[in-house]
Amino acid sequence: MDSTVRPYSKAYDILRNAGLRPTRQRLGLARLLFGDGDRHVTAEQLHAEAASANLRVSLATIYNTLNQFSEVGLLREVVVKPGRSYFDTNTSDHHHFFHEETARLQDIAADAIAVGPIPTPPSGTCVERIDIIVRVKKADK
Amino acid sequence: MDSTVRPYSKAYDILRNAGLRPTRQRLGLARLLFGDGDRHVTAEQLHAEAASANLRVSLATIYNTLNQFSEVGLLREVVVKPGRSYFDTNTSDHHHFFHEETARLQDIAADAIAVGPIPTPPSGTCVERIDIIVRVKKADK
DNA sequence: TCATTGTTTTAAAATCATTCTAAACTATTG
DNA sequence: CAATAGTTTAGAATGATTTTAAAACAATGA
Repeated sequence: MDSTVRPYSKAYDILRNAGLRPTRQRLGLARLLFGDGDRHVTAEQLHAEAASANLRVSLATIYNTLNQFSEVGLLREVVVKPGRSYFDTNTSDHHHFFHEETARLQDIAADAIAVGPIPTPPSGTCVERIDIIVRVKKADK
Repeated sequence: MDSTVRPYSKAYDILRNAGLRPTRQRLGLARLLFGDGDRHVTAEQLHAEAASANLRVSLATIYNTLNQFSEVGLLREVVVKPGRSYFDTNTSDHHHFFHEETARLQDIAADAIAVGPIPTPPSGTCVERIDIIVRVKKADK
């Protein structure tokens, strides 16, 4: 728990619990992703961040890792913009503000938006997830 | 109005009203898009459809046209899947079911989902649009 | 500890959707 | 009908992501 003493133990546990082998790359990325509050990252961002943390990881590994983390439920992929994927470290039920101009995402707590009953899904299907994206732009003064 | 007599008059009017020059390509695509009920198309789909309707249009023009139509409000771009853009001919306020396995979109009328008040947008911004995507998958029997 | 085995990482190439470029074409206006 | 401004196009370019095949590594058990 005390990250000054065992800096990778949290990351290590996260990977272990997810059934992922704790490699140097995954440990480092997990630490960046889950070390400090909720985050929204793109592959390129994380790659840059890894570089400045002196963590040598190829871009291919960044993509592999983000996808694996999403598969095991450690991340949630948020689709807001054609041609770019965002990954959210907050995997609990919640929604998003999306700033069109700055391409920045911001969480909205699940209970901050009341959603009534959803119409019956098409026959043979069941609801997997409900995504609400509130697209905001600079207020015109 | 009678499309058996003046097959392009509706498309022509749509383009005229939108301030777009009615070229052969735009007329043909408008007819495919707006000819018959609400539709959700990707660029590739529309390209294939144009081809089988004997409408010769390059893929670049498909993209240009879909983007122009969106800019003038004739189409609404729906972002549901990384790496692929969908365009919806229904531009009124409404939401979507998205079938993860088949990558198919389906409209949900705006009044079929009751949404409570949205939290105040971050300061300096105003809400541009609210997208609700209900992701469904095959029900596991 | 060490060898074996199955995973993971990687650089580089490949892919895919989309956009750009510059030249050829076409609708509109005078 | 000529001039011009807007459109279309093939093909090249881009950018994000995935694949490939080989080298590096982690886990396991002797």
